[in-house]
Amino acid sequence: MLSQKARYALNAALYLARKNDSASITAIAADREIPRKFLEQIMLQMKAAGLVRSRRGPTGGYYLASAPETITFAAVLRCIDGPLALAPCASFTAYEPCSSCKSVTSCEIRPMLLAVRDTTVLLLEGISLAAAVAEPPSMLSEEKRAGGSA
Amino acid sequence: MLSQKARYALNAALYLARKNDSASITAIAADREIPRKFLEQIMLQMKAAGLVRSRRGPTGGYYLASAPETITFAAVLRCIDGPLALAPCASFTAYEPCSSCKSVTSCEIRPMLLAVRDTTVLLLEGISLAAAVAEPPSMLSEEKRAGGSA
DNA sequence: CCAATTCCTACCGGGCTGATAGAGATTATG
DNA sequence: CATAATCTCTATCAGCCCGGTAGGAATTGG
Repeated sequence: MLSQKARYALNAALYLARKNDSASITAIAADREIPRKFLEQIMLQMKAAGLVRSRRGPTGGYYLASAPETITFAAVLRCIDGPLALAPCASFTAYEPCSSCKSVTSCEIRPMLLAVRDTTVLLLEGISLAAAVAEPPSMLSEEKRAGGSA
Repeated sequence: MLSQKARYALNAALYLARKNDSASITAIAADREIPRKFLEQIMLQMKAAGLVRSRRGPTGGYYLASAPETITFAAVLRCIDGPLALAPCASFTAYEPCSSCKSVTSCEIRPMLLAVRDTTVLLLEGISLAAAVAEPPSMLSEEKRAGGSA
């Protein structure tokens, strides 16, 4: 499950992408309906990950560290929720063998975990803030959803 | 993240698929190194979902409710961890609108959630217990992993 | 100097996860 | 029938994580 925190982070990043300018935490929080003090921590995490930068003082605020086309959903999710894999033993960025798995290579479950990770990462690395902000928000998965108006 | 419980459930189901016969909780727990009393609850859940059946008394035990080719990873995971989607608003089986989302159709995040769900479900519905048990456990995702022996 | 902002650290309640416990129901076997 | 092996059910519990709050320190424009 996607954490609430991650959803907030995505919303904040998307807000910055839309605005294409620096914005204060207060402004972001108000617009995206995010608890202000909570958002502070989130922005700090995104800053630590190098996704956004900040300026202090009046007229200060946060802004994207690079073009919205270059910031992917995968990057945002990873810096908040950690690895995308369903289990550490299937993680690309933070591999760790299962505690209770006799041998990693003979595990009957791991191939599935790897497959899921691969497809998920492929997808998430392919979606940028810019892509999500541009266009009616349906193009991504609507292509094979024919005529479902409900 | 995949819960420990779900991993136990998969292991138990795979054990039954391998054995192709009924097995007691004690036997399953011993072989797959699962806490016995915990496994009891898991088997009950799988039974409630119709994946396995049981017989009581001595010589009793659990057995798959249908051929291992017809039981998918998706089914096992769903009956333990609930919906596969990353968020309720993207769930196929348990849809529920986001609490803090002005409008479901204008959400900039949901298309991603739907896409992830689609690919994940497609994959997980495609892996049966039989498939996971047959063959060296790599074929599923090794096809594009050329020569990586580490 | 003052006020607006980011930065940092600590804290906390509630729910979920991963168990453990024990009693009850069912059924082969001697 | 008695026994023992099994499944079935419900309660309980400790620890952790999630979502959120709090308060103050540092920075900087006006």
